[in-house]
Amino acid sequence: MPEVPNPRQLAAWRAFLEAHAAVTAVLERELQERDLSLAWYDVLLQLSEAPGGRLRMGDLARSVLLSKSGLTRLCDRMESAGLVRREPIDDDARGLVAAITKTGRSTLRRAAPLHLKGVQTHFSRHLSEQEARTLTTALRRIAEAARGS
Amino acid sequence: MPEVPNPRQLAAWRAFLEAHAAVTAVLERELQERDLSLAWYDVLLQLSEAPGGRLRMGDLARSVLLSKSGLTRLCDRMESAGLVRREPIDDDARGLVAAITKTGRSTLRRAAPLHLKGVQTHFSRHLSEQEARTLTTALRRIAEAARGS
DNA sequence: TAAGATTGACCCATCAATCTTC
DNA sequence: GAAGATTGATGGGTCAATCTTA
Repeated sequence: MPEVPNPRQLAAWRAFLEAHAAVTAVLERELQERDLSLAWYDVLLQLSEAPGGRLRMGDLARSVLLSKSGLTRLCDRMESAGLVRREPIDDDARGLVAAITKTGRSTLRRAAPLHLKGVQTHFSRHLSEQEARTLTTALRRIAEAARGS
Repeated sequence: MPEVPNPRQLAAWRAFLEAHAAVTAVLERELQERDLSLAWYDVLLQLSEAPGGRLRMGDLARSVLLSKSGLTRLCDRMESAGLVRREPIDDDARGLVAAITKTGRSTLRRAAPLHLKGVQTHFSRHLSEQEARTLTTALRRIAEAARGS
């Protein structure tokens, strides 16, 4: 196993960084038209898919790829905006759940078509089915290994 | 052409986001041992590869995927650390170049083995040659399209 | 008037320390 | 003491406005 990446591998790494920067920038810009960011959208999405529309703060933090303190502050802002609500947990007074509100659900419903179209336009559209499969398996492998580090 | 991504395409998008978050987090952590961040490393790398070790501020900003103001502040910090130096341009008094210093070059030389090994360990190692090729072409296509938006 | 770069105001994320409950 | 979440301090990024020169 070589110690360092060869030029073709470095090209893949560079393309990965550039694609991420470019695509997330466009999607952020598009979501701003709905007064959302990618992070806010992601919180609403994860909550909407969770049973009861609720997730523990710590679990939600991991789902949306944020630190715990980062999620605390994000929830502060989203709670002020009326999109989520914090609730105590019955069997553990240390913990809290974030719950999506009615307003949160309708905000997500209104934003989803725009955002999904954005993902389609700026990402998926440029991938063949075969390429999408390759990306998924390869990038999952990478993410899992990196998380273990 | 469908309006929205299908589930397999959404899986690719999610894997893309998660891999980026996980890998950059590890690489940032590793570079901290050399008092560097990915952004600092990238600035040093781009400058070291440019003719004369110099790039105009605006060009450098684009190379390292930052806004112009973001690069101004990054250069402030790196100049304080002695890694780069701002210099006037002969034929355009509005412009400045960032130039890598001796210290900057030696810092990059010391950090490069660690960082390249990190890219190898946390990214390239998990890709077959074929997968790396697919990623490169597909992600370049995506990045170019998004930049045009 | 436009281009290149910087600045001010502001937003948002992280780490380490803290508070509460287990 | 450990776990869950928050807070204070801090670092680092963006946009819009500004300054200077072309």
